[in-house]
Amino acid sequence: MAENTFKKLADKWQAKWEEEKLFEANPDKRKKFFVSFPYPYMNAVPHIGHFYTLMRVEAFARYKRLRGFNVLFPQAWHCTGSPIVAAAKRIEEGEEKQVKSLKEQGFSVKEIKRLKRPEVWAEVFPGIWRKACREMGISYDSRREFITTSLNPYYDKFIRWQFNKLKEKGLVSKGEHPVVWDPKTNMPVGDHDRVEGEGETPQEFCLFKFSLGDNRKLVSATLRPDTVMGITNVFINPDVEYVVAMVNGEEWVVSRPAIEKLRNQDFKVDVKGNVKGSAFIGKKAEFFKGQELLVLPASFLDENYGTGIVHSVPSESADDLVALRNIQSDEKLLKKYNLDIGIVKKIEPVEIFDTPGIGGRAAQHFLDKYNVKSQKERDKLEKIKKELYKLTFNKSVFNSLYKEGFSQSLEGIFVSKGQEIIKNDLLEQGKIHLFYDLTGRVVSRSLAECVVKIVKDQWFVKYSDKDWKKKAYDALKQIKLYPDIVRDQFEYVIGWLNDWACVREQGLGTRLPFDEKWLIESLSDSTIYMAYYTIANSIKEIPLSEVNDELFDFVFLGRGNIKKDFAVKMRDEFEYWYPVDFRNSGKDLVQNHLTFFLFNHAAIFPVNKWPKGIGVNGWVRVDGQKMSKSKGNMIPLREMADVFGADPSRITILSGGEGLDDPNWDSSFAKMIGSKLLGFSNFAEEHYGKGRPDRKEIDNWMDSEINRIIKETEGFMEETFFRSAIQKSFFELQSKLKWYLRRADTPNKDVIKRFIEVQVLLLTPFTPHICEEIWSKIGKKTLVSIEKWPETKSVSFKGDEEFLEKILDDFKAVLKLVKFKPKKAFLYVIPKEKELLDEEIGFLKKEVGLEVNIFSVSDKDKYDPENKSKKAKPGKPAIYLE
RNA sequence: GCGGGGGUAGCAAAGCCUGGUCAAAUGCGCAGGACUUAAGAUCCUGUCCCUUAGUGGGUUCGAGGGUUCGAAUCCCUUCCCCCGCACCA
Repeated sequence: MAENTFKKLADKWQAKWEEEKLFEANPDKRKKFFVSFPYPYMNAVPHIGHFYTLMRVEAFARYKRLRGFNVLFPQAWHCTGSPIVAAAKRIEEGEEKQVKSLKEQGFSVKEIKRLKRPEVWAEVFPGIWRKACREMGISYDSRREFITTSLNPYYDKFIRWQFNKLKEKGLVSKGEHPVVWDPKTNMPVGDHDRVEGEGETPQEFCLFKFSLGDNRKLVSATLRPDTVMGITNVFINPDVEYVVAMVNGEEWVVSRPAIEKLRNQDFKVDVKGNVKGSAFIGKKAEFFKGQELLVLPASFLDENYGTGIVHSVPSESADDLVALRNIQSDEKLLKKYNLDIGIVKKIEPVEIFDTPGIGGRAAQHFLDKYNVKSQKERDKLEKIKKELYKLTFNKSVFNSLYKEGFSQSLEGIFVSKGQEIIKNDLLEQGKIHLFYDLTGRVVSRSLAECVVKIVKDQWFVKYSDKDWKKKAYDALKQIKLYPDIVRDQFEYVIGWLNDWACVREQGLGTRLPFDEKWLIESLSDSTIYMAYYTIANSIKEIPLSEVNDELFDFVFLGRGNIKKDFAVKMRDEFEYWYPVDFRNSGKDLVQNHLTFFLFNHAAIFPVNKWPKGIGVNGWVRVDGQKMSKSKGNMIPLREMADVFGADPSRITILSGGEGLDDPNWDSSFAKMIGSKLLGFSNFAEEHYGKGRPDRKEIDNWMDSEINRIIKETEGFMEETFFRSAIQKSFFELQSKLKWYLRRADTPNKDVIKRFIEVQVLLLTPFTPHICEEIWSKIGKKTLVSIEKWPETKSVSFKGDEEFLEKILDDFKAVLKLVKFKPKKAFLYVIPKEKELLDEEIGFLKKEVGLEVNIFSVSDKDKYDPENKSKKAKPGKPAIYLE
């Protein structure tokens, strides 16, 4: 019923807005305000999560319109990257899961068939989004819509321009980069293309080379180059067949699986033969000249991990220590490998760090603490490994063994500071090599076991550039954040962000203008396109042949002097609209998109075109549950409009939460709010223009309350605290109305008129359709969407409604507790309150339904049989009932 | 593991920065009442426990400590949840 009403209202007013071209924004004399929502990726239909983020932009846009700003709210659709291509391919292959997912999103079999072509996605999904946005009454300028990639040659040229600018400034460069690689398809494998191993990444190891006296070198892999001075021995698995190979001109011994990994990482590998691990047991190896490190057997070593060989640092590694102790006490084993028992037993940990409260043998300390006796106690050892590393990395300092041999003395330096120095020194000396291995097993969609590959010729955006980082910090400093609490996160990300591999071999997108074999990746083609919005409608009007770097230089940077009308017009448009005043997204984008957004603006545009505001919000929960496909609670937008109606959906989602908290979509709230809105609509129609003409004190009270609520709502709106704004502007205002109606009997005509107008205006950003309807029903000829935010007006109010409300509360509480049915009530008040209450005696009578008598406590002739009057206090009259 | 944000009554969510006026706003839910032939809507009242003629007391704000005359609010420790950790939109 109600939902139907809302649907009709939405249709009616959306048609009207369109007819009036209400949201088509063009430069004029007013101040501008530019809001934007990151263009969504066109491989899925919009759902409630997008809706929340979108609604924050939408409500802000509508609010700013009411405040008299010329608001630019454009929208485009993102098609860059591989997901669309991959999904289309899966359709072509008839993959069941993909087909099912599209069916669930409402596609017919016929439509799904068409979606085997990627271009069709770029055509179909924007249509779905457009329709969904319209149904929800989103007030964006539809003339400025576009899609990304070379499918849109205008935008394509813009992105080329962007990269040419970055190149000019030396902010893109070529380099190498480790990626997770599928050897079967010869392609990098992203997280979503994995059957197993989501979240696993390449991890950097150091390969340590131990000379054996002949030409051969045992090669171990470690994450801790900093413990180099504490090495006591090398472990090898006696039962594994190792490989001897020429690697970059040296003769290495590593496990068989490591060979393939080395090849992928651009080591020159030439396999010579196999040797069993046992062949090395008892040999002496050296890392630094003159060392005699014994090679010991360790059957726990996995040939798939690292190189299948490790070196041992028993002072700082509990695993190493416990392994060493186990061997030392296993005489059978020692005999088996013909090891000199005396020598082996003499191996002792070499202290290298000084850890506060522990000293130099952290490993022993932790083994004692957790009472670990054997290598088989894996759980405890894993726990120790983490705890120990955390502790020593942050708290320990190097001891005197680190005084010499490095580019600087490291004695007394924190491990966290020295690790990089040691790594770089050893690298420079050619003693170690860098090597990547996965943090865990990764299996691709093609069911191949993935490896790490070093991609050469990869182009990077150099976010590591120090000067650029500084500019990005500057851009952050001058920006307004909604809410400001995310600032720390931005600071951190700017500092942490490293060079970003910005090109791909596959997918949809724009070709890198100076290296056409590459496609620009999706997060890199979406960093400054808000500038393109300012001219998105105009540029469509000119021939593609006129669009080139010179034009963009002129329009966006004011370089050169193009006299053509269209160029001048676009330049003016850009100058008028830019910079972005508010860009809102989910908190997940802080770490990439939003920070890129800052960086790229800082690089390409002058300071006055840097972004002015960024909004960040949490992740929507549905009725208290995390939203997920498997739970089936990802409500599509289309369905929301049908089930709850546009206006109730809009106000409900914004009532779910604010700030960085995850907002909650509450279905029961959505149902309730619909009827409340209709109730207000009826009230407005009934009461507008009616009422008593004379003015009472209570009318002043209501006017002053309205003033206060307007002001406070305004404060919340400015900070995008929409939940609080709704609380204030609707629930609080409505409860004030209730009290007013109780107090005023017949409401004053002007007050009620003002109340209705203010209530409609305050609600307009949230529920514009029903607000238009009410606005027109009360006889207004204008559209409320482009009306003026209400003004406060000066009133003075002398009464004390709070006092009265409190008395009434007390009064009713006593009435409730009393066991008999009273007929008369007597109030005893302090003298100066008597006058005030005498005026309200009629109201009190009406509210409690009794005869009410009021006495001053100082009145000697008062009727007070139980001497209650002595209980009276200021603000708190005594009460007697009979 | 690292960085960021959170954990408040049946649910959702304010309060925390700037300690007391906080048994803690507001909305939902629930209970009672008014209105109504009835239902719905609306309005009033209540909704941690005990006690009570409007009161007084007890136990609460993830858990455990601490600072303070006094802590949901400040400090420390700990557990849990959300986001991100890179080539992926």
